Amino acid sequence: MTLRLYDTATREVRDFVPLEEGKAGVYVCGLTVQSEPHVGHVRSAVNFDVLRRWLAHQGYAVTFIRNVTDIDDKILTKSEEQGRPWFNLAYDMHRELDKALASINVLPPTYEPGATGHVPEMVELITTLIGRGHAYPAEDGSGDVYFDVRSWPAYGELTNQGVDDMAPAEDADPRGKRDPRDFALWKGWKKESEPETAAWPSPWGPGRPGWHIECSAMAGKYLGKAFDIHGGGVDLRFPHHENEQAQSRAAGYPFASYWMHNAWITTAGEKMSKSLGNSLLIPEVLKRVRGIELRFYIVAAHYRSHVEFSFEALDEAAAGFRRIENFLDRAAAIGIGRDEVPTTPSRVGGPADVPLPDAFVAAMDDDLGTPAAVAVVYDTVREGNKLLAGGPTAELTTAVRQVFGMLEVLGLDPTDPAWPDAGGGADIRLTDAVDVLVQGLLEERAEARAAKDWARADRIRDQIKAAGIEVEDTPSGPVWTLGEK
RNA sequence: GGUGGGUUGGCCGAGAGGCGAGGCAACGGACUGCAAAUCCGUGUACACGGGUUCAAAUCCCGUACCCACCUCCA
Repeated sequence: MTLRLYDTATREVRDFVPLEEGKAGVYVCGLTVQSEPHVGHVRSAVNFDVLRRWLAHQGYAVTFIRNVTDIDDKILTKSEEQGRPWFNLAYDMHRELDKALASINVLPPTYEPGATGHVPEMVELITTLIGRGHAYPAEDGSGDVYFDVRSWPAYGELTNQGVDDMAPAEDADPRGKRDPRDFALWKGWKKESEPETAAWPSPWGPGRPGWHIECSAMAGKYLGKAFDIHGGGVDLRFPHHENEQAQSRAAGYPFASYWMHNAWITTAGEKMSKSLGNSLLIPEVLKRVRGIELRFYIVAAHYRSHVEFSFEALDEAAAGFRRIENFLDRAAAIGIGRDEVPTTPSRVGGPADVPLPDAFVAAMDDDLGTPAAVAVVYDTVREGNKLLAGGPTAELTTAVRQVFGMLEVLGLDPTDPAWPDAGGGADIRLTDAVDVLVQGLLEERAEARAAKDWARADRIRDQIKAAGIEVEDTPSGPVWTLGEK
C-alpha cells in the first residue's frame, strides 16, 4: 500500500514517490503576520500537520518548513494605521499565530523561516535570474526588479493558464515593465511613503523582497533545489505558487514534485477574510469549544473540500468527539489508560506499537482521507464499547491502543500533554481534591441507594450536578466527570 | 473572458458504476430504581433534463444555481 496524493499541478491523484527513499521534504506557505488568525487560517495548518504526522507515521524522516511572511504591503499599511512600527505588528501577530496553533496541537515545524531574515538568499536568486535572462531591473529608475514572464515559456503550467488570458499585475507601476504580467521580485524603497526600516541593501538599491521570491529562496535553502511537496491554501495557486515555480525553475531548480492545496472554510458562503467578524478568531472560538474539538471539526472534513463554517456544526463535532473520549475514559477507569498503552515516544508520529486498522491506513493513504479515517475510529470505538462490558481483556487493550494510535496520527490524542488545557500539575492536584469531596458524597449516595431511598440518592446527585459535575453509574461503580463547558 | 471547484437524507459530512461511510439529531428496543452512558434496530439522500449501461449519486451531453483564483488573501 502506498501513499497517494492529489497533485494540483497534474490535477490527479498520484503515488507519492520521494526524491530520496525514506525522506520527505515539505514546504508550506504559512501566514502573512498582519492580523489575528481565524478559523480559516488554522485549517491550512491543521491539514498539513496531518500530512506531516502521517508521513512520519509511515516511516519518513520529514523535514517540514513553514514560513511566515513578515514584511509586505499590508503589514506596512496596517502598522501605519495603528501607529506602530511594522516589525512590532508582525512580531505580535506572529506570537498570536503561535498561540493559536499551539492551542490546536499543530506541531512546530522543523524550521520556520521569515522573509526578513533571508534577504541575501533572495538577492542571490534574483541575481541568478537576471544573469539567465529571466529578470530585469525596471527601466523607470524605481529600483524594482521584475520577472520576465515572456522569457519563460512554461509560465502558467501550474494553473493551466495561458499568459494572454491573464489580467495584468497591478502591484507596481506598469511603466517599468516589459509586459504587464511581469511580477516584482524586488521592490525599490519608496522614500516618501515607506519607513527606512522596511528597506534592505541590494545591488539595485535599497528595497524589500517581492512576495513570491521569499518562498523560492527559503525552500531552496532548507530543502534543496528539488524537494517533495509544496503546500498552501487554494488561493495561493495563482499567482503565488505559479510565480514561485517559474522563478525557481527559471533559475535552474527543479523545485517541488507535488503541489497540495487545501480548500476554504467559508462563512455565509464566502471566504472568511471577506465576512470578517471577530467571532471567528481563534480565541473567540475557543471560548465555545476546546482546542481539540475545533481540531476534530477540521480533521473530520477532507482537506480539499469546502467547509461551510457554523457554530452548530462545530457543536455537533464537539459532541461527536466526546463519544470517543468517553470510550477512552471508561477504558482508563478499568485500568487501560494511556500509560498502559505505550506508543511512540515523541508523539510526533513514527510507527505505532500496534498496527492500525487496515481501513484507517487505506483511508489515510488515499490522499489523506481523514473523513473515512475518522469513521474507522468510530467503528473501533463501537467495538471497544462492546468489549468494555467484559472487563479488561487483550482485545479491549488492542482496541484502546488502536484508537490512541489513530488519534495520535490525527493530532487528536486527548492525553497528549501538548494540549494547553490538558492540565498541568495544578490541575491534577485540583482534580484530586475534588475527587475526595465527590467520593464522600458518592458514598452517601451509595448508602441511600442500598436503602432504596431514591429521593435522597437523586438529591445528592443533583447537588453534585449543581457544582457542574456529572455522575454516571457504570457496572464498575459511579464515575464523575466535569460537565460540558 | 480564462482557470479550478461545488450542489448528497432533518443537519454535518464521505464515496465516485452494483452491496445505505461515519457522526449529530429523532424514534423504537435492551440495560438501569430513575437518569446518563453503552449496545441493537429504524432512512428508499445524491440540483435539474436527457443519454450510455444488465446496473448511474458515480460515466457522457446539456441546463440551472453557488464559490474561488486571474499579481502580495489560508
